[in-house]
Amino acid sequence: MTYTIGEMAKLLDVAPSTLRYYDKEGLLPFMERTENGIRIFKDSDYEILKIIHCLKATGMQIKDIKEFINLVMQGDKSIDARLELFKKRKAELEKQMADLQGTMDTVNFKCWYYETAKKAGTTAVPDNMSDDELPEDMRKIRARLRN
Amino acid sequence: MTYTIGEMAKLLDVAPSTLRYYDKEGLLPFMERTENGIRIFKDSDYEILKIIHCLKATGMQIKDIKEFINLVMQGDKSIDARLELFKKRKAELEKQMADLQGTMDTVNFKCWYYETAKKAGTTAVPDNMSDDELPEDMRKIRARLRN
DNA sequence: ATAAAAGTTAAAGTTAGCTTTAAGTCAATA
DNA sequence: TATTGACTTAAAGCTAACTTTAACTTTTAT
Repeated sequence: MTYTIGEMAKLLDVAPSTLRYYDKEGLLPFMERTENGIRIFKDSDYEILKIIHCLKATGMQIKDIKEFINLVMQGDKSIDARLELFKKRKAELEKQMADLQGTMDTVNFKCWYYETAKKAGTTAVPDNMSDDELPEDMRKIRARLRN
Repeated sequence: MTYTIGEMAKLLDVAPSTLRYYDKEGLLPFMERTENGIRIFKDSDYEILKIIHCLKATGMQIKDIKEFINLVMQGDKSIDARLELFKKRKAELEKQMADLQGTMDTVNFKCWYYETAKKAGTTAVPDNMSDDELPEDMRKIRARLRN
């Protein structure tokens, strides 16, 4: 199967201009064109664009994704480098997930805080609770927020 | 305890210019100053800056964080609105964590893919594996990437 | 056959969230 | 007392990742 830029953009839920931008930035060096210069997208292009999307979601920048694409273009001799790259992305993702969990802890604390304030009619109540008055799992979080 | 902008910036691990920028954007309407115009940061400011950082980490924009600060300045009458705001941030975070897990699934697939390619010396091996040759937990992920 | 829809490029514009610069004031140390 | 370092403001500058615009060509549908 082949697709025009508009069709591929729809499949990926991005704007056609985004795909042109990626091409201009060197992310799509394998792109084929018709005799009249119109881009022809293939199923293999869909797959690599999904991977580009994934790498972006790990926090990688376009210029670094371009380096990955360069590795892909080198074929089998860059397998090791590509494996190492994905291992690094995995480590980076694990850090992001831990950070997000820390943020979730704070948000959960604030939900408890405002629920308690709501019942009491004033934030003074949760504000003035001593450490042993608050739920076990809120103590460390409040301590971290106050430092 | 009180702090200068430089001391507070160090505590929060941000640049002093960042705190000035937040102030200019209306995130710190409670800021006090010396007679000579120098900002005086208090422990309560540290706490609210931690919350600002948390809200940013949930993906909230500066102008929306400013609205939250406006609610805080209104006192107890905005408790409900603030509770709802944090509940929304929690829902948003849950979506982000699910998305991140999806990204992690793809990265894990690619780690498996390149480990398999490395052992074989060529990506042709994982590329040509039939569905029942790949590990159980890789099947759905590859299907999603190929669509 | 013609009009509309979709493709093309290069270049300029947008946005968020800072950071830097320039010009100046204030506080602390040698 | 003088110099250093930290504070102040307003305004300009920066960066990433697109998006928009303008001018044009190609493809598709009636």
